Amino acid sequence: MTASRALSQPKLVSDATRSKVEQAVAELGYVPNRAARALASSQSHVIVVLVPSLSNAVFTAVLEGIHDAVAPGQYQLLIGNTYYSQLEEEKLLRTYLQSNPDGILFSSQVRSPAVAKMLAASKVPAVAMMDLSDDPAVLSVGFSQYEAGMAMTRHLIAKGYTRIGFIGAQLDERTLRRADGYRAAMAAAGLADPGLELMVPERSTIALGAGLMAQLMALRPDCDAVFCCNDDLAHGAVFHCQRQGIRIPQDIAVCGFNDLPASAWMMPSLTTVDTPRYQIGFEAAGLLLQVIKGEEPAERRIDLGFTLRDRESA
Amino acid sequence: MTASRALSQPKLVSDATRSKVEQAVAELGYVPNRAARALASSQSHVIVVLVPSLSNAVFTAVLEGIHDAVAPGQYQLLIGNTYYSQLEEEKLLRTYLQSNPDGILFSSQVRSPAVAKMLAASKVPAVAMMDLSDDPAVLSVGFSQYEAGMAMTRHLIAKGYTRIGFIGAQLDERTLRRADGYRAAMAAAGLADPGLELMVPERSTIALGAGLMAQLMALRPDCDAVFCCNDDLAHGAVFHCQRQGIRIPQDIAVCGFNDLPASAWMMPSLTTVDTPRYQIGFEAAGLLLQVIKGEEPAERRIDLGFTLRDRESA
DNA sequence: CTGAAAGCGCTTACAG
DNA sequence: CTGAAAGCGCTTACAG
Repeated sequence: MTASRALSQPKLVSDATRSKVEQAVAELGYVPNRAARALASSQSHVIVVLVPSLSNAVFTAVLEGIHDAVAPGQYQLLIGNTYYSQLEEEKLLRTYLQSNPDGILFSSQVRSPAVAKMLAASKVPAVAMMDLSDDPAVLSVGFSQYEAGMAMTRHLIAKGYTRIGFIGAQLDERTLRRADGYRAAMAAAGLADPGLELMVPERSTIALGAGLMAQLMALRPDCDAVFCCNDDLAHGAVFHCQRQGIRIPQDIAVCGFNDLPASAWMMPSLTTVDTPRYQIGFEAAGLLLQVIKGEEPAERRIDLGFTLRDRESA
Repeated sequence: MTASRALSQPKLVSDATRSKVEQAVAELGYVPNRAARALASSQSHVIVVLVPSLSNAVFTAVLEGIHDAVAPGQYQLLIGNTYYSQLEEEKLLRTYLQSNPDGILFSSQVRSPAVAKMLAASKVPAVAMMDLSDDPAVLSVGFSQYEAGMAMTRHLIAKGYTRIGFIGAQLDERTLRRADGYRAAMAAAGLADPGLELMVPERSTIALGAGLMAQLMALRPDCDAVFCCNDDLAHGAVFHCQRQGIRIPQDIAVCGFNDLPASAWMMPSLTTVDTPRYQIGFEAAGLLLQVIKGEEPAERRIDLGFTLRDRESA
């Protein structure tokens, strides 16, 4: 009917009928049925977002950025939590593809064969967030995790630390890239020493950071600085030292990654890498929206950089 | 066709045809269309979740609980961020109602007239999370914010503190209920003193906690304890004192609310109220699922309680 | 500017 | 156990 038009393309309808329709809508409390609209128009106005965690403040900031970028466009966000599992990512993608999304936002660069296949078959545009992709076919928004890991390590080396440990958990692709950067910087300075690395697959928590710090210091009492792969671990490391009366940075330096809110306030304040996570979400959603509209993006790879925060702990 | 049945109710189809269908599905890479299914069956299998914040760890834990409770049932979650705004809540509800959800999970008890009207008109079952509802018509899962605020205040009074300040931010309904509990306990002990309350509408952050702590101590140097309405503010308060060389709890006691991960680890460790936020999400989703299935729930109001964590800071 | 018609891809009773 | 038919509530060209 004309009513449908009055609602979706008000310009094409005369003022008189439009107001009649609007009145009827108000009286009846009419609510359009999204499923019917999606089916008829074959446009879902759904954007799928896959994040590895909802408890990690990094990804909630990314979500807020996406939310803010997308709100004006009336897209509906379908948020999936992969729990850092590729298998879970596959399952979620399979489920969400049933909603015929207009686009997909991934938090990872690495795509399992199954995910790659589904993505190709569905022809839904996708953008990878967090790291920059080497593959020109993949749209990406983020910063180089590798460069950031290297920059922090160089910073510690420049300050005169020579036996710099690395504490890593979760071991997701971003952590591994940061570790690669750490190794490259250590090797370049002739300081490489695999015995200074402590990597475990458990989820990053403050408790784990405290435990790993204790472990590393027992294993390598000569260690003079520790690069924690994220701020949660670093906070745990700092709290552990405080409780043990170990002075930071005099006895040992500690630094983290991400610059969570507590890092600037704790004592000592934490040297860390500030990452543009909100901005990543915002820009990635913007890029995806562009592609959905059929526009050719100016850049297929948006580097948002990172900022080293040199504070008291190192 | 029979194919539809083979997929949705495999039991009603012979083994032979079922395997033929399955093979065809695999070959063609068939993906069912959710919009069509929703339209034909008038069942969306969508559950709407409205939370006031995605950056607050409390609500991400609630989301994880919901996620885990709902996963087996194949429901799709539509997560909306109200940013603590009733107007935003209304807009989100209006939008999400178009998806014809099977149920709705609110993070608030208070419902604006518009929300109440839409809810009644849509007849979609809803469950309120976080606090317990006084209205028997409303299903709720949580704990008494009022009782919890009172319990913490009584705890401080029992320890001998007499000039106990209250720092509150955001001023959402939960904070206000905790403040009510604080006031009731203070009044009951004959310690009521409105000048000890510092309430601001800004978002709770560590930075704000530090600032409010400084403000309160300047305003009321006689204050001997401070009850922060949440752990973020309390962390800021503790960090402020550390930087100023103010000893906790000797010079002033500090306590918080929620028991975030850092609270047990920081120095001094934070006295706070541990709240069952994951469990609230889990149970609320379970209750909603029951109602969706047409079952009569055993309880319309599930009290999950809270636990006082008595630690070093008070 | 407005209306009649067909169809989006499923599901649901209803016969066989 | 399987198939033919109608219909879910919209949108989209297509005539008027």
